Amino acid sequence: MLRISKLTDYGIVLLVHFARETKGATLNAREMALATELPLPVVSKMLKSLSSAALLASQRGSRGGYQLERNPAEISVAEIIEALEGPIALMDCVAGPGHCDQEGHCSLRTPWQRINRAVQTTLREVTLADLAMDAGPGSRPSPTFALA
Amino acid sequence: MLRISKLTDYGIVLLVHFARETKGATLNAREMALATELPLPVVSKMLKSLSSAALLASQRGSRGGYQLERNPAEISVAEIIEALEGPIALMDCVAGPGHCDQEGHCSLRTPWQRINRAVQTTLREVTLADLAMDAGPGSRPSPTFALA
DNA sequence: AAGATAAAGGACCAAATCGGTCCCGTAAAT
DNA sequence: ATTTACGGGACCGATTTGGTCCTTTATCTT
Repeated sequence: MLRISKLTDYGIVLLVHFARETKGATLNAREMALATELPLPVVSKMLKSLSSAALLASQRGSRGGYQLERNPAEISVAEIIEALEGPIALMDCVAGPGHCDQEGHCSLRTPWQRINRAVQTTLREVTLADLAMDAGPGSRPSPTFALA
Repeated sequence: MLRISKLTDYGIVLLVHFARETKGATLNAREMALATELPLPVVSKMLKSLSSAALLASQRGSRGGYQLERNPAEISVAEIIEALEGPIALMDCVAGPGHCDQEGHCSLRTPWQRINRAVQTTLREVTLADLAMDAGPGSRPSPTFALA
């Protein structure tokens, strides 16, 4: 359906929350669930994913939790999506060899790749910082982001 | 997974085949299945969809079949995707009201809409004609298309 | 050292979606 | 009439998604 999954969306919401906190703040799953009003098990699951994708750093044990691994301005939406649901490939055939039955006689691959790259570029130009800034009526995000 | 569905992909393959035929040619489901090496039931199904989406014109009865309703250069990839799988909405919340639980207190909607619009624009700028031209090494598609 | 806290890593399951087939009705040509 | 082909479905198995839960491991506090 050409959508990112709901879980990925949750993941981004979580990251945005981190980006809005005072830099380097450590928050645990329970706190995040509270803040985002998302069910704890889901939050927990996604934080784990984000952590193993190295977008969040984790600290175990009492007083443990998660914090952003990098600066919000250096984390693109593309990267988040890729971390949570694999390579961005609008159609099977650009996901790599062996995905498309028609691989031999298909002349659409090159154009597909171009389209895919264009979408990737769009997603790569929007950062977590862009998402985190409160989008009030007068706010102006980064230039590339504003072009749409 | 951020993919168009396989069925949609098939639909585009079919349209591209029409675009490559001599203008206005009428082809029936059997012929299309043969030409694309796709299973007949699938081809049949997709042709029906494309027809009810007014991308193809249909002719019933013996000697019937389908033909392109419009010029390939006037049919965008975005339009095809929208016809086959509904509005392009990368995330639920931009698909319309009532889709997102967080609707009230979600500050991500505006940025999402921008991102979504950017992707839409990309997809709207590539036409069936772009896809239909044989993408040999030296070929040069339309400017916007080439930028990726 | 003991206990509490919190992440890591899975297993697991229901529900939705996807990919694909098939059937029956209707329209048009011969 | 008969044949051809589209129209509109129903239908079904397989996969993916969304979400919960449990056990293990690591770390902090006392």
